Amino acid sequence: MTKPVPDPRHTLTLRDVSEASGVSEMTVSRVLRNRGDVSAPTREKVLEAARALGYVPNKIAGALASQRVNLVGVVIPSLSNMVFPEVMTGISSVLDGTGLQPVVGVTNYLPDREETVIYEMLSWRPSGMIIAGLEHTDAARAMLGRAGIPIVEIMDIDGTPIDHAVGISHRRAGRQMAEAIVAAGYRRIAFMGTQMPNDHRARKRLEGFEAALAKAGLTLADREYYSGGSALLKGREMTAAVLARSPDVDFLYYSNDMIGAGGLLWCLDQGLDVPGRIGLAGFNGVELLEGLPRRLATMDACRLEIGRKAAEIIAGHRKSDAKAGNSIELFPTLQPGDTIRKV
Amino acid sequence: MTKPVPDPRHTLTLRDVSEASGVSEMTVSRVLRNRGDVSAPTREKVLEAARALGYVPNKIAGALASQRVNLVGVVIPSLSNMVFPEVMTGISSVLDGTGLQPVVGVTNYLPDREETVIYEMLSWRPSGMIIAGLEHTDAARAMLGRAGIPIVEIMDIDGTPIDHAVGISHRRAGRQMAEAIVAAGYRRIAFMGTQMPNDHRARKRLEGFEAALAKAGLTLADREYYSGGSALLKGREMTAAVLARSPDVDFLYYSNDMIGAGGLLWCLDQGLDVPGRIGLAGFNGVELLEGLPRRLATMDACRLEIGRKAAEIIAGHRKSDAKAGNSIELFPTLQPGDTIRKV
DNA sequence: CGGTCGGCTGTTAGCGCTATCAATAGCAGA
DNA sequence: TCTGCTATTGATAGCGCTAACAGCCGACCG
Repeated sequence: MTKPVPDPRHTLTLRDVSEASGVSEMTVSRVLRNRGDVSAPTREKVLEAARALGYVPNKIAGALASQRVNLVGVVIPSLSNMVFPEVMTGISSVLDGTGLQPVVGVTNYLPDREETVIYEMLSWRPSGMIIAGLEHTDAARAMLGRAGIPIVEIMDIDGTPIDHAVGISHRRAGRQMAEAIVAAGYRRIAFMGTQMPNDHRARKRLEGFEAALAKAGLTLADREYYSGGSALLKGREMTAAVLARSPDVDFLYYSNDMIGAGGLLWCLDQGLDVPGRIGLAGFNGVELLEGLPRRLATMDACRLEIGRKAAEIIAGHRKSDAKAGNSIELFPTLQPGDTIRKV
Repeated sequence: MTKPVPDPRHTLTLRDVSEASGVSEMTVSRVLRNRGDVSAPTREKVLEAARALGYVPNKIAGALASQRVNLVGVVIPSLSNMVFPEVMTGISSVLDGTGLQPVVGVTNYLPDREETVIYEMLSWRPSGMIIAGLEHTDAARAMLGRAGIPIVEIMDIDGTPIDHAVGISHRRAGRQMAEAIVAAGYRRIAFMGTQMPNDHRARKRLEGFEAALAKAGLTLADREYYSGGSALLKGREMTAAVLARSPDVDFLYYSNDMIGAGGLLWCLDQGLDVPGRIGLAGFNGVELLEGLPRRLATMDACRLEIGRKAAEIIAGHRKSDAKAGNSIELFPTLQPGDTIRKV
């Protein structure tokens, strides 16, 4: 019944399947999308023909005709640190059942690049957008606001969302860590972090951290920034530099776990008494820490949950477009590990 | 000149811009795509109208009309280990200048899932596909072969590519490592790796490794597999288990650097003489290793270069469709680090 | 001064699919 | 037997954009 592909260079269309199975294109379309009533024998005929030909539907045409695109744009600054892959896992786990598919764009922490990525994504008319952070160019905000689709800004809630936001308060996270450190009796505290003007979440954590120190009558004893390279190695180097410059520092606060782990390994190498002589803390709660000789104090960033909740907002948007509760705040827990003195 | 958006709920089309600027849709299209001759004043008028309205072109319609899609599908098994993000970096760095955009799909090492992801991607009619590995379901191979676009299978070249392949020989990599280990005088060698039947590259490395051992008259003294969890921690646990069970083992070969790093940290914790009493080696050459107390022996997998070369094949396909040299083999270098005895 | 060319703009006809409605057949009930 | 219904299938008209070609106009040539 099924004749061989006539022209192997020609990409197949519904018409080819329709001719091969002897029904109209419309019926083939219905079978392939599993929509509308089609009799069992017809369905079988069509499916067999499609399989035999190796037909792959053209979603471009389908999306244009139906004005429906099952794509969700996800815009994140980086894939190389361990944090965003886990957010992606959360997103995928929710989207998997819904027929929606995530499409990732990476911005490298560059606002202009982010604007471009957003523009590109919107031009595919996705069903929703998930974007890391609350800070965007004016043009990006405008585009997103006008897109007519659900927008979820994730990771951070210290600011005004365009539509929805899911995240934690990094200012509060910084504050909490500072309070715990001060409560444990540390007084000469140094900070180490990335030199990234556009990592607003790290910035806000530090702001909260310093604010809490100020409330306790303290200021940072020293600070050091890095950019690029192996975070673990940079953590070692920065720690060595800070302790050489400020030998009386008794606590090291890192803007992320990776450099914190490097610092911890260095301190242990040096035989420093951790957490007696010196304490350390990072941020993110990355899985990696579990394998270290000592567990670094940290705060989990609720990454999985953020991804999940964001995806739920997008997926649930079809039913209810009620704009209730635009910001969802999650609360990270402080994990003291073994690198802060017990009070 | 520019009247306010008439219906804020209505998504803008070329017609809106065309009406707002008083020229035909075609001219607007030409301006926005920067194609064909348009007079400077007209161009200005159009651009201003588009900007004022906040128009975002509909690529779905554009792609359908022009039969051109500037997307490249990238299908990889995972984002959570450090290896694929670097491949992505290589791909992006080449694609960035070409107007092509990568779209990532993750398969979690599941063949059926991979088939689905490929099907979904092909249904968007991308300009090319980059896929990790040479092992796919029959259906997946058939779809890819018929798609009429350049297909590049990456990471591995031990097998027959559908179209192009860029990668290293994992069998050879395993063999080389085994030879180096044997040459350094180690004799009782244990292996630790992931329990993943579908990680064919890890499997091939081990095959090559065991083949080389056999040639030297040796067999693996012990082996241990894990799945899930923190790789660093698992490395520690497995190492402890293996050395408890087989105390006379003098070398530990890990299927990836992460568990190798865990094993190394554990050995150092125990005060074992590395590399005198016991040697260790991993695979991948991840950046993380640089921050460890001792550099783990490893082999870089040429990840950046693989991504780059794969992207070049896709990007270059427009000009020449000459199918010369379908497989590109890269050659990883063995980095002995500090965990193999110097001969 | 007619002809021609190049720069610029518009018109027409789809791309491959789906929404919508029309058509047909089969069949129960009046 | 005829009506009215349901189940199934087909015909038609776009979705928003671009390729291809057509048209217009002023400049420039012989």
